[in-house]
Amino acid sequence: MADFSIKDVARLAGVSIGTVSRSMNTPEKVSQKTRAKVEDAVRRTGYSPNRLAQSFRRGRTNLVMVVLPSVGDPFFTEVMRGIRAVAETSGYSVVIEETQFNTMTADKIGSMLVSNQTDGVILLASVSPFGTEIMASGGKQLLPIVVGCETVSPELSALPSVQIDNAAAASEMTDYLIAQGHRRIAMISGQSSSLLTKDREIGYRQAMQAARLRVEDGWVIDGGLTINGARAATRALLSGKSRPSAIFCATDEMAIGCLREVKAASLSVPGDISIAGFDDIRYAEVTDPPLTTISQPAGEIGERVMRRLLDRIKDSESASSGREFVPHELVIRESVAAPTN
Amino acid sequence: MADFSIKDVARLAGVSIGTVSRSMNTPEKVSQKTRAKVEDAVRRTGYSPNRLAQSFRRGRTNLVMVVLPSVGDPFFTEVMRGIRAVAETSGYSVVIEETQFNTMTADKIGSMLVSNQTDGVILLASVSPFGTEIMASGGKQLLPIVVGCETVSPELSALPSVQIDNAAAASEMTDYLIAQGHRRIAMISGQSSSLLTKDREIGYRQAMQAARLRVEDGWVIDGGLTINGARAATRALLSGKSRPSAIFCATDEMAIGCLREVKAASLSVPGDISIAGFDDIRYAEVTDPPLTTISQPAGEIGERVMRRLLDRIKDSESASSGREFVPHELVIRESVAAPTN
DNA sequence: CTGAAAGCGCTTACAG
DNA sequence: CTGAAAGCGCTTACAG
Repeated sequence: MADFSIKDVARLAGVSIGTVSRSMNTPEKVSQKTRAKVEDAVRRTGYSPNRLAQSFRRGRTNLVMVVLPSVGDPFFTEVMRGIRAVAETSGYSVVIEETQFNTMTADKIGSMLVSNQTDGVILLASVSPFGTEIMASGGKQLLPIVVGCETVSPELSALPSVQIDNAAAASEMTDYLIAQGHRRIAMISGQSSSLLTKDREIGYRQAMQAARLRVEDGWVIDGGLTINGARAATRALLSGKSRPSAIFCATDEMAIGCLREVKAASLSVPGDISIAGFDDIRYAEVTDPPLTTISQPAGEIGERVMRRLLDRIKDSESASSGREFVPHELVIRESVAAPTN
Repeated sequence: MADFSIKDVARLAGVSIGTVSRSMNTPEKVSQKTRAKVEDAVRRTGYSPNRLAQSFRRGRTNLVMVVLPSVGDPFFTEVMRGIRAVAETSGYSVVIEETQFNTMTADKIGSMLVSNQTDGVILLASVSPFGTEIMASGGKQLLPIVVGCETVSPELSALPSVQIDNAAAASEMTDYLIAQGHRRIAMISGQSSSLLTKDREIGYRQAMQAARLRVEDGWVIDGGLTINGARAATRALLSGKSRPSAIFCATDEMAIGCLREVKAASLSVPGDISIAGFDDIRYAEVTDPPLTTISQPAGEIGERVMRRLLDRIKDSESASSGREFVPHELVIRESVAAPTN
């Protein structure tokens, strides 16, 4: 109860505040008898230490912040599960911060870290004007920041990160589409500011080029990472002079919108048009038809990213930096088939 | 930069730490000239105040915590947007805490609040063994807690809350199903521990009773609030001796699973079986067929809930308590039609 | 094992 | 307008 401080407990127990503190934090250093008195006083007051004071005094919070683009993105369910799993075994609490509707985030993250509100941060979003600010304030870039899933601007590439090889995965999907017989393959990507989808786009282009397939004008189109953006992009693709036989969406979220829009145009999937996604969110297997996509080991990414953050927090000098790749998997379901024309 | 404290800045600027503090917090109380010196020193050091110390000293954090079941739940996207919108105009930051994979949450919420890590909490989940603990530590239940969306156990019903009338909405949907000609209506609900779906279940039962329709054994079935749980529930419903002509799912998430499973059984929707959802998440309009569901004004709930929390924080005595209802809406799409037999 | 005391980094009356 | 000082609630060497 906020109404009692360590002083009250000390008075009630008839000991010094130092002893109360020791009773709670290092009970083995306190005699059985004294501890009993303190415990009794704690119980009677309902005392719980002011964590702000504790953290302030100790110089650490045992709190880790994860920054993600938006609550409501199904992809993060599993990543968070992984993060929590290892956080819990290490006595850390995790708190989440959204980026999407929130312009000042870069600042805020920087200052939270730097001003000790948090012991470390996990970046599951590539906060845009981040590099300069954070790095400037960090100096030697030893700030305990680890990047998960996301690709990050060049200045930040020294940060430890855990991710799949997005470009390779996108190439693999494109190759698969090609192997099914597709030659006219379009891609719905993210905004040009999205480094994540940029990597996937690169993979797609590489595979197309390797197969000597042409990427026509307008075939790489921005779906804004949203369902509605993808629907608009799909309409554009379908009404273009040269219609693709397959559409590779850089995220399942967009694939869901694309799928809807293709059907709305009275085209069948995969009969008339094949659609592929990316991420394997839980909705991907319940679309109609179920989505062929790339699966990321989300839980594992979460675990690894948290472990590396812990390493950084404990010993930033010796902690490994640089990217760590984790395997992806091509999940073949029913939204891709051979082209009919 | 964590390496500099207010002392360093003071020394560099040739003023006292008090003046540095005033320069940053109440610049109007500092002379133009002094302020310039301080600002310069701040710039040169990259100083940013230790927020932990600030909050500790001030006795408040300007931080609000929202507790939700899982960050991957699409329903919360809009609620968060609303919360943020008002938080930002009031100088509050918001931080999110997940409940789902996290047993100790009730404790943690209690202690975060009570131990001053947070100025208030918004509960978007009904944390299970919450009542006793929080209330016990709160005494007069004036803790700045506001409940959003969720229904809450009786002990907590004095807490301010903002929500739709779940029972009424569920009745309305059931009435709509009945009006379409359905007589055999089943419901996929949540676990019995879920008060939220319990309310929806109540609404369903009331409407059935009012229409003198029978709820057969096994027709109210637990879908666990997940896609897979709903699929299993759907299989049970389809294989039961007495198959319903319509299935009302207590959440869209479950409706999506149900829809998939009905189709997997080679039944058509709404031709053979009608399906209704609840929540109107963004995926509800892109299922095939698009889902008839109940829409909640999620953004508005977020705004209102944050406003009421602010009231509580500022003046807990005079702040209103009790439930505030917000209108829902029946969204008719294509997953419900008249029964064919 | 325990107490007295210093000090973490700030803010804010209080004098001047 | 500015400085000196008290104090927020803890933790943790340091003596004893």
